[in-house]
Amino acid sequence: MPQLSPINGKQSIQETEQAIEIESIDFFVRMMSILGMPRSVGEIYGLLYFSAVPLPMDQIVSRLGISIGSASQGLKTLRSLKAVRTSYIPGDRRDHYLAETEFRRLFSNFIKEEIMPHMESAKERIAKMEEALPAQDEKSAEFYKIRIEKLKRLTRAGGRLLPALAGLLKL
Amino acid sequence: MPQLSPINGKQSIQETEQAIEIESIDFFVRMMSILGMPRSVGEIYGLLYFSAVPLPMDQIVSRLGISIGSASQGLKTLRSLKAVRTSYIPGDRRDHYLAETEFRRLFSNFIKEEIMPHMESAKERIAKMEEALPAQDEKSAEFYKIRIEKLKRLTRAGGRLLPALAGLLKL
DNA sequence: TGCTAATTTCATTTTTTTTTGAAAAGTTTG
DNA sequence: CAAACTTTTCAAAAAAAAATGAAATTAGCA
Repeated sequence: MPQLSPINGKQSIQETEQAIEIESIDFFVRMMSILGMPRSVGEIYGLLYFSAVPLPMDQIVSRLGISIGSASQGLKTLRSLKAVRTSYIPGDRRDHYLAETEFRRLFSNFIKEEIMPHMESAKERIAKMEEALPAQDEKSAEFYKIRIEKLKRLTRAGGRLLPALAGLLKL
Repeated sequence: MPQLSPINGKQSIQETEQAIEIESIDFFVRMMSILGMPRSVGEIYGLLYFSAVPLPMDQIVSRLGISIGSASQGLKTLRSLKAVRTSYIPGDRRDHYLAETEFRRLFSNFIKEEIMPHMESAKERIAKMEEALPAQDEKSAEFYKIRIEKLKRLTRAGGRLLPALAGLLKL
C-alpha cells in the first residue's frame, strides 16, 4: 500500500497546493459561469490565480486536461478582459501567463467590454419604439409612452451605474 | 394589392402596437439573456411589458408562437422572480398575467434569488481552501494566504454590495 | 362527484454552445 | 532559410441548454 502522506499526519506541500488548486478552479468556474463565461475560461483563470509563477499554455493544457484549442481560445478571452497577461521568461519562446488579481479592475473591464455594448443597442431599440409611436398624441398611445419612458430611465440609470460599479466595490 | 395602411400615411393603432411589441420582445430577450435567462422568458416578459391588459397563457402561447410547455416554464421562472403576477378576471378560469414593471424591485429580486446563493457557496469553497492550508505557518504558504485573503475580501464586498445594488439604481 | 378546461411535468427532440483535434499560420533559432 | 516549436483557427464532435408535445395533474364548474 503506497504511503500517500507523511506519517506524522501533516500534508505535504504538494497536497496543499493541489487541494487549493482544485478549490480555486471550482470557485472560478462557477464565478465565471455566472458571468456567462465557458467552463474552460474559469478553469484557466482558477489555475493561474494560485500559481506563484507564470505558466505557459502547454502547462495549462496538461494540468487542466483541456485541449490546446480550448486553452488558446480561453486565454484569448481572458486576455481581452485583461484578466491575464503574458510575462516574458528569458530563454523560453513560449508565452507565460499570469493572472491579473485586482478584482476591481477585472470587474470594471468586464462591464465595459461585455455589458456596456448591450446597453448601447438597448438604447437603439428604444428609439425604434418611439419612432413607431404615432406623431400626434393620441390618447391610446399614452400607455405606451409611459412604458417607453420607464425603459429610457432604466437604460439611462444602468448606463450611469454600471460603469461606476467597480468603484463601489470596497475590497 | 391590399391596402396595408391608411392612405394618409398614418399607421394604424394595430401597426403601432405590433411594432412596439416586436421591439419590446427583442429588447427583453436580450436583456434577459445577459442575465442568463432563456429566450422564452424574455419573450414572455417583453410581450407582457407592453400589454395594457393581463394575458392568459394561451394568448401568450399563440402570440409568441411558443409551446405550452415553454410558456408554463417561462411563467414559472418569471413568477419566482416576481417579474409577473396573476390577476383574477371574473368569469374566466384562466390565470391572467401582468408584468411587474418596477425595475428596481425586479433587479433586487434577481440578485437575491439568482446571485446571492452563489455567493454563499463561494464562501464555503474559500473555507475549504483555508482548511487545506498547513496548520503552522510555513513560509511557502504565505502566497496562498494572500490570495485567499483577496478572495475573502471579494466575496465579503460582493455580499454587501450586491444586495444594496438595486437601491443605487436611480430611475 | 364527474366533466372539462387549464396548467404542469417531463422524456424526447431541437438548438445552441463549447470543446476537440488537426491543419494552417506564425515564430524563433541554429 | 529551414526545421522545430508554438499558437491560432475552424470544421466537426460532444455536451449543455432550451423547446416541444403529450401525458399527468390540478382546479373550476355544473
